[in-house]
Amino acid sequence: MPTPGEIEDFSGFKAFLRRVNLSRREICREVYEAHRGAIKIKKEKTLAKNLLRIFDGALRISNEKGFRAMTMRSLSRETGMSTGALYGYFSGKEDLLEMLMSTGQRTTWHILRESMAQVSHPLEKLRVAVRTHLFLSEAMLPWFYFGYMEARHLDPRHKERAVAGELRTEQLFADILEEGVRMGIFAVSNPLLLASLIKAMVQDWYVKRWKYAKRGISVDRYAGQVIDFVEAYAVSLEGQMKAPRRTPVARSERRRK
Amino acid sequence: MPTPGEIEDFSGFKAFLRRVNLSRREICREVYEAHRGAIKIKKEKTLAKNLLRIFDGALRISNEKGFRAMTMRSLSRETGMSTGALYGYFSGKEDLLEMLMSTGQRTTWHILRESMAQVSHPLEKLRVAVRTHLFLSEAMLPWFYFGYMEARHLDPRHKERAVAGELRTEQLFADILEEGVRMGIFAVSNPLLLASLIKAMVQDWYVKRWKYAKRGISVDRYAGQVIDFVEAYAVSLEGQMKAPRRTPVARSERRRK
DNA sequence: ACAAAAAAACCGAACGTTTGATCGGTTTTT
DNA sequence: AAAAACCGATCAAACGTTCGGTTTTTTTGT
Repeated sequence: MPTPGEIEDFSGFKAFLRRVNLSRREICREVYEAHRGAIKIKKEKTLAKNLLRIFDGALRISNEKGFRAMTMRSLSRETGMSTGALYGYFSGKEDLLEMLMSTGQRTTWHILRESMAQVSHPLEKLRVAVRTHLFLSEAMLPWFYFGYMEARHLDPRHKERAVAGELRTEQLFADILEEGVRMGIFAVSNPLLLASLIKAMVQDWYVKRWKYAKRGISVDRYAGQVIDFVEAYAVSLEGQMKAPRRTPVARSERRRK
Repeated sequence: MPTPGEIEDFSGFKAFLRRVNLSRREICREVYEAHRGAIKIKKEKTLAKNLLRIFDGALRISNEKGFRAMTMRSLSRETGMSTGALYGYFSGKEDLLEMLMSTGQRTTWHILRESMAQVSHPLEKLRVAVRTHLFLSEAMLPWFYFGYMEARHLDPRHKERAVAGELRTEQLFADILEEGVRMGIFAVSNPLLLASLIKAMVQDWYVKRWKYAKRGISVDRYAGQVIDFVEAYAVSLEGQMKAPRRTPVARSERRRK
């Protein structure tokens, strides 16, 4: 709620949540579309109610003990449904794994592209890409953690798709950097390699979430740190001259004397 | 083999391998010391021969399918030993897990400290720490990958120790940065946070090893990139003046004109 | 040096559990 | 009353681990 004359902060995590409105119902719908054949439940209302409950339970158990350690009996206990009932919502454990895997990735790409469309300057693109990715992982932490940790347990067919998704978001970072280099804003010898490092740092946020929580590092702070870090390396002198202003505080003056 | 008058390159991966001489026999010995009670094999020669074979097999299967997916029967097939024979080398699957987990970490800390003792300047320390960590993970890739992926499946007691090890190497980076800040060489607002990011990049090397291999990125190149990246952000103006020369090529001149 | 005896290491069938998945019967919703 | 959803005992398969018997290696006795 910005007072008149004040500039609203569009870059914070809270603003992000307000903007994207991660409708759980919509997530459920997409999963249903993708696994129509495996789901025996007919009415969408019951599906939405229980499928999300199953997802929550499966993610909670899996992210603590690993997907393979989660038994149908433990999932039954966690969700309050019988083992038989569970099989109305997926055709088997493998199928459930695939549901949990693809959802995070699909949502990521969806929202990342959407956020990206609103900016054009490479420096702004870089900031938005890093922020959006981090905020998204924060909003859907269990999904991201699960996807990261369980990807290797997929069968080759689905694994290939997961890897492709990983490379695609990495390429998005690389494209931004390359465009910036062409425009003289960035000076980076190997954009793809730097993109890998950026992705590594972004992933660390949700893989080691417990660590940053214990230290009181907010996702806003983490995002700011990553962006400062990258820009200190990537932004050329020319880029520094005409760089868009940062919000809410400008980058430290350290480097300019 | 440097010709006279030429400076030998002590910083490359090959030089590292020559220097540390990762004796597999020694690794085996340390494991034996730590699990004396669980190992029924009496003669050290047979132990050394077969325990390493078991480790290799267990790491190969686990790193592909996950430790929990590795059955004693599959391990038996992989090693060519019977399931009964395997139990002469560990008291149970849990015990084997603990062996595989602790070895990588113990070796890391051992060699990291050793390498660190030979340098004093913070900038040099930073470079050595990053390089040593990366080179070590390259030399013991299966161990590092296993430790990273399976840490969460440990029982609370051992997990706590694994986490402590993770934080300790992170603190090592942080200490170097802090010392550099005190000496006016670095300018970093939050050394511990930057240390986390450095560790994230180092870990990405062995977690995503396949990716970098496919792109032809050598560990030397990766190390150089990480170091350049960190220094661009962390080194203060004052630090840049009196920075030790890089080997073999100096950092790009981009930033100074 | 060599065979007999003792020690060490190995084998794999077998056991008791636990697992993913099924299905006929029951309850709930439409 | 028909359709949808749920229940939980039950099954076959797969799991970690054990153990009595066998093979291999080392030590001992001469």
